[in-house]
Order: sequence, then C-alpha cells, then structure tokens
Amino acid sequence: MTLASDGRTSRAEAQRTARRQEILDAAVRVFSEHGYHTASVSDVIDAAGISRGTFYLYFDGKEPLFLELLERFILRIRDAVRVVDPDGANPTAELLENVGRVVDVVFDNRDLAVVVFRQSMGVNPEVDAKLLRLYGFLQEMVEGALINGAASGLTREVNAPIVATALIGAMKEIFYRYLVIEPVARPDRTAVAHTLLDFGLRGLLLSSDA
Amino acid sequence: MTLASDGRTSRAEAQRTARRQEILDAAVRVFSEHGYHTASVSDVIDAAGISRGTFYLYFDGKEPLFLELLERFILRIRDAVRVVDPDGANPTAELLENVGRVVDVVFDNRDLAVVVFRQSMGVNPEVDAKLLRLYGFLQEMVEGALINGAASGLTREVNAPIVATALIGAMKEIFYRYLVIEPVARPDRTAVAHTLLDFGLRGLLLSSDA
Amino acid sequence: MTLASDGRTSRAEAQRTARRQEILDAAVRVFSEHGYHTASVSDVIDAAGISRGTFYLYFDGKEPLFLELLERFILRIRDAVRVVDPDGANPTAELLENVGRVVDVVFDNRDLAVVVFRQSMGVNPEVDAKLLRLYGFLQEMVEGALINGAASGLTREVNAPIVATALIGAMKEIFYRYLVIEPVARPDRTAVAHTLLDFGLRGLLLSSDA
Amino acid sequence: MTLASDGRTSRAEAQRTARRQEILDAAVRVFSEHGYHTASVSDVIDAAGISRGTFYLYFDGKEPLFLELLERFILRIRDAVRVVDPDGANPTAELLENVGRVVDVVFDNRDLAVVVFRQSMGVNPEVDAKLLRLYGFLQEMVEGALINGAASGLTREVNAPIVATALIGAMKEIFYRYLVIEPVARPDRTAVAHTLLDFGLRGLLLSSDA
DNA sequence: CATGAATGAGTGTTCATTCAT
DNA sequence: AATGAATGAACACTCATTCAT
Repeated sequence: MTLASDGRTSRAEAQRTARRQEILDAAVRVFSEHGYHTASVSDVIDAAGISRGTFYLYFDGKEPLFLELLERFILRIRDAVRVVDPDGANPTAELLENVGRVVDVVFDNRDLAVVVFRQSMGVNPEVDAKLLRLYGFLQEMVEGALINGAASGLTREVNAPIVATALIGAMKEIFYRYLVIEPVARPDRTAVAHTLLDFGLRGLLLSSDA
Repeated sequence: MTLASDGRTSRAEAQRTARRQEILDAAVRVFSEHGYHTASVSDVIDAAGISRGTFYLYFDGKEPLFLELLERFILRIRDAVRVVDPDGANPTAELLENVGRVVDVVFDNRDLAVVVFRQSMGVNPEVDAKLLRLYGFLQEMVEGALINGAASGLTREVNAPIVATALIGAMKEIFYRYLVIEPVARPDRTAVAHTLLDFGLRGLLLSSDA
Repeated sequence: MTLASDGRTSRAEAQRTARRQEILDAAVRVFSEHGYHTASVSDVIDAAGISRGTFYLYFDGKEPLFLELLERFILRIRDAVRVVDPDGANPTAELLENVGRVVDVVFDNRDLAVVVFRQSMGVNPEVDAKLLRLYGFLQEMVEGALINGAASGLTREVNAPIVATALIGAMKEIFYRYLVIEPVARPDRTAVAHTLLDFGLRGLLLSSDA
Repeated sequence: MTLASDGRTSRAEAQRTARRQEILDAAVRVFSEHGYHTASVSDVIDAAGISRGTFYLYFDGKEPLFLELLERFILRIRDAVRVVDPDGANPTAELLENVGRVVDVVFDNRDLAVVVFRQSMGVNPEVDAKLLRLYGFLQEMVEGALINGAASGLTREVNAPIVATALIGAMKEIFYRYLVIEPVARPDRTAVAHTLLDFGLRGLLLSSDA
C-alpha cells in the first residue's frame, strides 16, 4: 500500500494504466472517424465499452482527453525529428532518416494522425497553441536544414521560411492522401521519403533546364 | 410572380438575392472566426442583423448554408484554373497565370479560404464529398501539367500523383500561413507564384548538383 | 417595431412578462416544496408547463432564477419596513404598522417566505450575501428602534444588538410556524403584531414583579 | 462473536465504534462547512481519511449519516432541558440552568449546531420529522414553563404557544449569530442566559411604564 | 415577407452507491 | 475488514429548427 513495489498495488496500477490506454485507443478511433466536435463522450464510452462514470474516472473531460491525445502525437513527431549536422558524414542520409521516422510515426498512429491533420486547428485555443508549437518546431527544423544546406553549398539559396512551409504542407498532404483518400496499408517509408526529398531537392525541371 | 420581366417580382427577387448575399457574407465572417462547429446559427443571424425566422427563409439550415459557401469558393477556384496547353507559346507563363489567379481567389476571399483550409474536412459526408471533388480536380490538373511537361520534354519524369499532391499541399500550407499564422494584407501574387513555381520546378539543389 | 408604444410590440412584451411571471410562480411553488437543491430545473419546467428551452429563454439558469426570487422577496420586506420617528406622534403605532406590513408581505408570499426562512443560507455565496444584507438591514432597523426607544425614555436600555437579533429570530420562528408547521390561512395581522410587540416590550413577568 | 465479554470481539467492537466516531466527526466538519447538499460523500471520506467502501461499511449512506448526526444533537439538547418545578425552591434559577445547559450543548457542538440551525429543514421528510419532534418537545417545555409560571403567579398570562415559539426563535437566532455571523469563541453562558431571560421575562419597557 | 417565442433532443458532467478483490 | 474501480441515473444547460402571428 505504501511502497510502489507492493505487488498488489503495482498490479492495480498496471490495470489502471491499461484501462486508460483502452479509453485513449477508443477515443482515437472515435475522433478520427467523427472529428472532435461531432464525436460525443457517449461515442467514446460506447467504443471503449465502459460506463459514463468510468470515463470521468480516467479523464477530466472530453477536451483534456483530446489534448492528451494530441500531446502524445506531438511528442512522437518531435522525437522522430532530429537536428541534421550539415558537416556530418552524410547529411542527406540523415535527412532521409528523419523523414522516414516521421512516416513511421504517422502510419503507426494512423487514426491519431488523421485527427491531427484533418481538423484540429480551431478546436480551441489550447489545442491551437499546441499545434502551432508543433508546426513552429517543424518549421524551425526544416528552415535550419535549408540554411545549413545552403551554407555548406549543398542546396541553392532559397526563401527558407516559405520553402519550409511548402515542404511541411507537401508532407501533410501526402500523408493525408495515403491515410484517408486512398488509404495504403503502409507505404514504403523509404520510397515516400525518397520521392519527397527528390522532389524537394531537385524540383521538376529536367537537369538540362536548370 | 411568374414572369421574370414583372417589375415587382424582379425587384423583389433582386432584394431577395441581396439579402441572401448579406447573410452569406455574415456567415463567412462568423465561420472564419469561430469555425463551423463552434459558430452557431445565432452568431450568423446576429452578424447579419436578421431574425431567426428570416434565416430559415433564405437557407435550409446551418449545413446547407455552409455547403453553399463552400460551393462558391470551389467554383471560383475551378474557374481560376485552366488547362495549360503544353504546345502553346509559353506554357510556363500560363502556369504562372494559373497560380496567380488562385492566389487572387484565395486572398480575395480570405475568410472563406480560411474556413475551407482550416477545418472543413470531416464536417460531414456531403462537405467531404465536395472537397474531395475539388482536390480531385486540382490533382488532375496538376498531374496533367506534370505529364504534359514531361511529354514535351519540359520537366523531369516524376511520380506524377505524389508530386501533384505535394504541390497542392505546399500551396495550401503557404496560403494558410499567410492567411492565419502571419497574416499578410495581400501578398505579391507574382512573387508567391514565382516562389512556388521556382521551388516546384527547380528544387533545392544547386544547379551544379543536379 | 421601433416605438415602445407600438401596439404589437407592447403586447408581445406584456406576454413575455406574463410568461416570466408564470415561471417565477411555478419556481416559487417548486422551491418551497423541495428546497433549492432538491428541486430540479425539470421540476420547475414541469410545474410551469413549458419546455426546457423556454425556461432558458427567460432565465439564465437555476441559480439566477433563485436569486431573482430572493431579490424580489427581500425588496418587498425592505419596502415594508420604514424608519420609525421616535419623536413622532405615535411611535408605537408606527412600529405596529411596520410589523403589520411585514406580516402582510410574508403571508402574501407564503411559499416565497418559506423558501427564504427555511433553507436559503448556505445555498451559495451570492445567496448568502443577499440574505446577510437583508438581515443586516433588519438588524439595523430594529437596533435603531431600540436605541431610539431608550433615548426617548420609552423603553429600557438593553443590549441592543442581542435583543434585536432575538426579536428578528422570534418573528422568523413565528412566521415559520404559521406558514409550515400549523399553517394558518392568514393570521390576523394586528393580533400577531400586538402579540409580538407586547411580548417584546413588556416581557413575561407580571407588572408587579417588574 | 456472540458474547460481549469475548475479548477479541469487544476490542474489535471498540475499534469499530471509534472508527464510526471518527467518520461522524469528519462528517460534522464537512457538513458544517459546505452544508448537507453541497457536501459530497467524497468530502466526508477525504476528511475522515478512509476509503469509499469503508464509509458504506459503517453507514448506510449520506442521508442515514446525517440523520444520526441530527439524532445525536437532538438527544443532547433534550438531555439538557429538564422540567422546571414551579413549586420548587428557585424556579428561576432552574430556568437559567436549563438555558445555560442548552448554550453549553450548542457551543460544545458548534459545527453540528450550525448544520442543524442553518439548513436542515427541507433536507428530506425523515429529517423534517426529527426536527419537528425536537421543536415540538422544546415548544412543549417552554409552553409548560409559561403556563406554570402564570399559574404560580410568577409571570403574566400570555399567549403561551406564540410566546414559546418566539422564545425558541430568539434563541436560535442568537445562537446562529454567535456561531456563524460574528463567531464568538465561547460566549459567557450565564451572560447569554441572563440576557435571554431578562429580555424574555421583563421585555423592553421601562419598569415604570409597565 | 418577417418575426422571435417555443421546442426537445442532445451535450458534457457529477455523485451516491455497489461489489469484486 | 478494507479497498477503490466501476456504475448509471440524474443534472444543468445548448442550439438547430419550427411555426403561429
């Protein structure tokens, strides 16, 4: 009762955590299908197979639940993206790894990703703030990579902010397409990463035209 | 009442149309500020300065109103985009014109654009269908341009669907940035068009690397 | 529509006021029977014969409704109590008039009085504040009368605050008895006033013992 | 288990009783602070430092708990009040003793008294019945004293029921004042008793006016 | 044509109570 | 005996829509 190592207590805690996760999983399914506003707490508890009261035993309400879902996704994305050292052995490979890891996170959390990509902005100020921080972070990372690339003579000098925004938008749209519009079980992460990077780096023109 | 040439009727109809437009304008303002779900019919009628009943005299409800708003935006976008003849005098200029016209539509209808970009997907199946048709159309146009470009030796051969999706996502994200995150009174349409196209066509690599 | 004297508008407003009053009346009945906490908004709307929505069209909620009820009762009581001029022609008669008017207010608003006497303190801070202000006012009035009475040689010098409190408590208990415990259709206001005053002024001892 | 003299059982029972008392004490604190309706069972178990289940092991619920609290207070008050023999040596002293003992009970059980005085009537029929029996008992005692007093030529003949009610109300209000509105650590019981009695017996008029 | 009072299904949330462990 | 996770009926409140005037 007093020690965390107490068998009975730790088992109970493990059960609690498991139950919480079940509810989170159910919520992801529900939110990804109906969207935050259209989904009701009733939908979540039905999907989770619990009673009304139990839901509020594990979460403080609909909004905190959504916020936690969002937070988890954001953390995973942030963890997937690492600063690329422009003077490293193979910066392009590192870039590809970053993109590949993001692809993994997105397709490992399909429903969650759908929720975030589709309709999160505007849900409420706190949600907006969280998302803006995520996009700000990604923007920074990509801008940094662009500036480093230019500095090390790897890429052209471009309007870094606008191009970073474009790259992020490109990724989101591609993800959305493969998640929702023409769902793919799991795309070849290296293929997606390569296409994105190839498009981003080389553009569409024939080399001779450049 | 039966003849369009009836003076009384046509004047009444003109008034009706004007009133409808006022409501639509008010709705755009309200939806862009609060989002579809958070905005209430009360917000719209308050903004339009009409009574509850009058609203339902002009629209069948909140959702049909939103659908009409969406439809209008979609039509404007579709009108702005024209097929580029790859064998024409200056296909690149035509492409730039297309992008420039889209920029114009978006910034001529800022609020409406915000609503559409931010959180339309998932509002309801009919809305989704409309949006998917729009994106399908844009996708087709861009894919066509890519294939034509490659056929006429103008651009590299690329994975047309994925690159088209990427280009559309890039545009959306840039628009969203300039509409919401760091609002710009009205960006230089040719500058935006050039940046987008330059990025899309030439990529990031230095020419020498290509 | 623009003028308050517009027949149509004023009729509508009269209807609105009437409806409001109906709801207030129903609420008084419900609160006096069940008490604030036990009574539900559903009870009120059932008693008023209106729909859920209509209730919230006229009142901002359960608490504001209760507060308004309370406020109305308090105002009536305050209006009934007037400062007694100790140098007036007949201060005792004025005192009797005061008590009589309070008796009238209480028995003209039986249910409301029951609500206030029985269980209002502790409902919530705002309610408590309102009631404390009422009792403070009554306390002041009675204390003033006691001090004036002593100054003008009419009454003995007494511990004014404690005796004022005692008098107020005595009245409340008597009211409560005749309202709830052994309800009287309408007590003889002068009899009640006289008994109270006689008891208050002369006490229980035989004159000879004084 | 069957015999009270069984050591184990009696120790267990003592523990049980002690635990019960702890819960009762916690409940008094909680109810006096928040009121019956606003206080939750959770508040009580938190204050008592026990688990949810344990609470229901000792009490059948929130209402029975409250009823028991009330019952205990009522018993103490009833024990404090004894019939005054009008032909005894010093009936006035006995009266003073009665009032003094009630003052003691009230201030020895401040929180409990606050709960009872403030908002018990109307909690539910059973509670009301209990309170009405208490007030009936007090009313009887006071009425009896009044009648005896008149019979033995000690006091004036008064409308006994109404005056008894007034006296009870006066006491309650004074208690409430000293418990809640301007709390006094512990009033001088003889002073309070004397003031009450003096006011009750002699009234406010100057002796010469009597 | 215009109004706004009326509606009621639906929402998120609370909390006294039960019961398997 | 003690626990605390689970329950679900009940609550206050919202809002898109209708319709008598």
